[in-house]
Amino acid sequence: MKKSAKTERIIDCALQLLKSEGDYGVTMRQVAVKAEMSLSNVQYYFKNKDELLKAMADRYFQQCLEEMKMLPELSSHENLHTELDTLLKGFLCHGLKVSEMCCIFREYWAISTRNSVIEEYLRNYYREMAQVLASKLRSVSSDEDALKRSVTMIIPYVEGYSVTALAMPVGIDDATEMLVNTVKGLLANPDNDER
Amino acid sequence: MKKSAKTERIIDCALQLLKSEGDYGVTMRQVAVKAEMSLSNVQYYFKNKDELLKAMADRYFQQCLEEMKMLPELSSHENLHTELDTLLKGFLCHGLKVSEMCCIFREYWAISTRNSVIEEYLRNYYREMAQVLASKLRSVSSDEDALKRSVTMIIPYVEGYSVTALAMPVGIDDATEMLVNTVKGLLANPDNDER
DNA sequence: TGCATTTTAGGTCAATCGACCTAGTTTTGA
DNA sequence: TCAAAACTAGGTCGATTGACCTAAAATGCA
Repeated sequence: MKKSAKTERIIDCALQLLKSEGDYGVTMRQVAVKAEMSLSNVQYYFKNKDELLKAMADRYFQQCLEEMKMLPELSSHENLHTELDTLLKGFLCHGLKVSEMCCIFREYWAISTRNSVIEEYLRNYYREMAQVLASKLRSVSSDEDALKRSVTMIIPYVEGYSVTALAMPVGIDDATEMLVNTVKGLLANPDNDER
Repeated sequence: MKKSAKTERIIDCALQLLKSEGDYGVTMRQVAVKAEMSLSNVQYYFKNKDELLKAMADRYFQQCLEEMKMLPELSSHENLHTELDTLLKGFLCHGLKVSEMCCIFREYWAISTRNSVIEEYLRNYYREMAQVLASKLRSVSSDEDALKRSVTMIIPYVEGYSVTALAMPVGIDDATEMLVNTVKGLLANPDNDER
């Protein structure tokens, strides 16, 4: 087995542990058990726990961005409502189901308050995410400022929804509708100061 | 020193540790050191670590709700924009500064994915928060549905903003303005399906 | 006063952790 | 072909953890 394949397996198992047990649940020994190799073997590929933690975050955020990039761009204005609805409901669904992705992000949110390296990874992730999302919306936006406002509306809402969804008095369909209408307004209205 | 005062001191110290070290950083021994008492003493008041964890969450969420309840109700329509702006900017500021409160909530978000008791505490907290926030807005709302939609817009956004604020392309003033306008629209418009 | 309850202190225990060490085994490449 | 590099396995180390246990001290109360 190639080196790269083994490090991948280690990282995969470590991420699984991160999801189910939290960051202190990611011990070199548990990773070794899950990856079916000896402790020393894990320690050979990652001589520190810190190094493993960094590699995990590196790969995970990368992977999430790749997924994001694969989403289709919004084509144009005729079906704007429907396309926005599909896109945003897809985002919000993660939160309602408390998907695997949500669990891991919750861990990183917590870790980032006490680990500046992870904090930076996370900030850069959201920065890139903002750019990727903007690229998806650019064709249906009136100008760049409207685009910036739109992503600044969508991303925090989606992330917050993932931790509050089950307690909100309005269901996901109506919540999506609200968000869609809000974003439509932001995209259309280059000057947002009245209303 | 009274029993109640000591348990309070223990919980306080434990919450401090939770904020700075994460949940696995809250060890009975560290709590004892921080509270300046013996390990056995801490274990006398909380015979389990689980019991301590529960007591911490109980008190913390309670405390946050109390703070929320002390906020003023929005008076009425003449200064609606200004009052909403003040209220919402106050919420968003927590996230921009990554306040102590944010740090502790991040920990609980993570813990709740692997601890069903905490998960329930958290869900109930947001449910109550939704009700409290609704009571603050009731006097400026057209009907109950508009109220529900408003809190379902505000709470997720505020929570999500606390983890994404530093990476968003739009500053807090403009973000607040966006949110204020959106909420104003929701509050005014009993029928939200067009736009 | 004296006794029961509450509170405090100190110690032990097995389990687990990250880090390190050494010695084999396999693979690579000149 | 054969030495160097890459890889694997097993073991040890001090430190820390939650959970117990016992007994002394302080407190409340009859």
